[in-house]
Amino acid sequence: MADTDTGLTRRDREREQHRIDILDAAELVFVRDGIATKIETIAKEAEYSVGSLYNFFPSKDDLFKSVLLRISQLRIASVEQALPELLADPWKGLRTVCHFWLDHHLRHGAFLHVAHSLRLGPRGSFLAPDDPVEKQLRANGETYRALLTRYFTALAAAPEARPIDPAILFTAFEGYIRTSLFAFSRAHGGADKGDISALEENVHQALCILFRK
Amino acid sequence: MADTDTGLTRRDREREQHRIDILDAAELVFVRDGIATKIETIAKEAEYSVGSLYNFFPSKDDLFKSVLLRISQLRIASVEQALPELLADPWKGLRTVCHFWLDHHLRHGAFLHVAHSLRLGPRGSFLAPDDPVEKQLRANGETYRALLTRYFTALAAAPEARPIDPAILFTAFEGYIRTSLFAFSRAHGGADKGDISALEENVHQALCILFRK
DNA sequence: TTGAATAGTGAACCTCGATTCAGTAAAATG
DNA sequence: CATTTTACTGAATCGAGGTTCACTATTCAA
Repeated sequence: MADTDTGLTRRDREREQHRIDILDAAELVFVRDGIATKIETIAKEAEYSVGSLYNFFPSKDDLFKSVLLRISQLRIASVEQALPELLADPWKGLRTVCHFWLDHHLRHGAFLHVAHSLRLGPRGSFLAPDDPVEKQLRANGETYRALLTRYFTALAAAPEARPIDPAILFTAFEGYIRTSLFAFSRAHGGADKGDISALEENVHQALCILFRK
Repeated sequence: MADTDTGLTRRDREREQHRIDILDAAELVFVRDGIATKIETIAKEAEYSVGSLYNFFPSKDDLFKSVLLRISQLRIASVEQALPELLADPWKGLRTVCHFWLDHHLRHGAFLHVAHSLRLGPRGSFLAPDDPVEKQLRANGETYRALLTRYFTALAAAPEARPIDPAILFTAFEGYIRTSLFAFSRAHGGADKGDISALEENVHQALCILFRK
C-alpha cells in the first residue's frame, strides 16, 4: 500500500524515475538535434516506446516545456545553495559566480538557446503570455534575479570594487559572459574540459578589469 | 534591348524589385509568425502567388537564408558608412554606436533571434558549416567585427576612457546592449518610439560608467 | 498581328511526423 | 491461480504544409 515515509507507493516512485529518465533523454535530444526532432528519436534515446511517452506527457510541446521548467528550477537551486558563500566574500565570489554560470550553460545552454528564441519568436503560438508554464518561468526568472541582485549589491560594496549600481553590474556580468560563451561555442564545436576553464579564466579576468577600482 | 546604363533590361529591373518585395514580406512574416510560418502566408503578404515565390527562390529554406544574408549585409554597410565619424571622436561616438546597434535590432532583431537559434540548433540540418550561406555569414561576421574593433581600439585610446583591451570593450559593449534589449523586449511587448530612446539613454549611461576613467 | 517565350497562378500531390488506439504484457488483488 | 487493473507497444491514422505542374496571362520579337 502506501509507503508511510513518503505517502508514495513503489509504483509511484518508479513512475517518477521514468519521468526523470524521459526528461533527461528529451533534453539531450533537443540539444543535439534541435526542437524539430521527432518524438520517436526521444523515445529511442529514453529506451521507451513512443506510446509510453504519451503516458507521461500529453504532447511534445508539453514535454519541451517540462524540460525548460526543470532547468530553470535547477538554476535557482544551485544559486540559492551557493549564496551564503558568495556574500561572505563577494570579490572572491566573482570567480564562483562565473564558474556556476558557465557550468550551468555548459549543461543546458544549447537547450536554453533554442527555448529562448521560441519564447520571443512565434507570437502567441508557443508559450503565450498567459501560459502557466510561461508564468512559472517568469516567476523563476524573478527569483533568480533577486538572488543575484543580493550578490551584486554586496559586490558593489566590496572594498576592491568600483561602487557601481548593482543593476549595471548584473547586466554587464550576464552580457559579458553570455557573449563570450556564444563566441566560444561558435569557434569550437562543443568542446569541454580545459578549453572551458580557459574561458572561465578569461571571463573572470575581464570582469575584474571592468569592475575593479 | 539592353539598357546601356546598367546592362539590364526593364524586365530584369522589375524582377529585381520583385525579389526585394518578396524578401521584405518574408522578413516581416518570419518575424511576426516565426520560422514555422507557411509559404502561403509569405506569398499573401507579398501579394504574389505561392508558385511565383518558387520562381524566385527554390525553397523556403533558401528564402530564409536570403533574408538572413541581406540583413548581415545591411549591418556592415551601415557601420562602414558611420565609421569615419566614429573614429573622429570615439567617446562621443559611443552614443552613435548604441543608437545604430539598437536601431538595427529594432528592425531585424526578432528575425536574428530566430535565425540565431537555428544556426546553433539542429546540427547539420540547417546551415551546415560548409553551406555557402553559412560561410558568407561568417565572413560578414568577421568584417563586422573588424570594423568595430577599429572603433573600440580608438575608444580605448580616448582621453576620457579607461585604457582597456579593445576586445574586452567590444565584448562588454555587445553583451551589455544585448542583455538590456532582451530584458526590455520581454517587459514590453514590442514597443517602439520613446521607450526605445529611453533604453538607448540607459545603455549609453551604463557604458559610460563602465568605460570612463 | 501573331506565334513564341516568359511570368504568374493555385489546386492537387506527397512527405513527414505528432498523436491515437487496439492489442499485449506485467503487476496487483482476491 | 484467475481476474482485474495498469503499463507498455508500435503500426496505422490524420493533418499540415512544402513543392509541383498543367494551365492562363502577359510580354516580346518579327
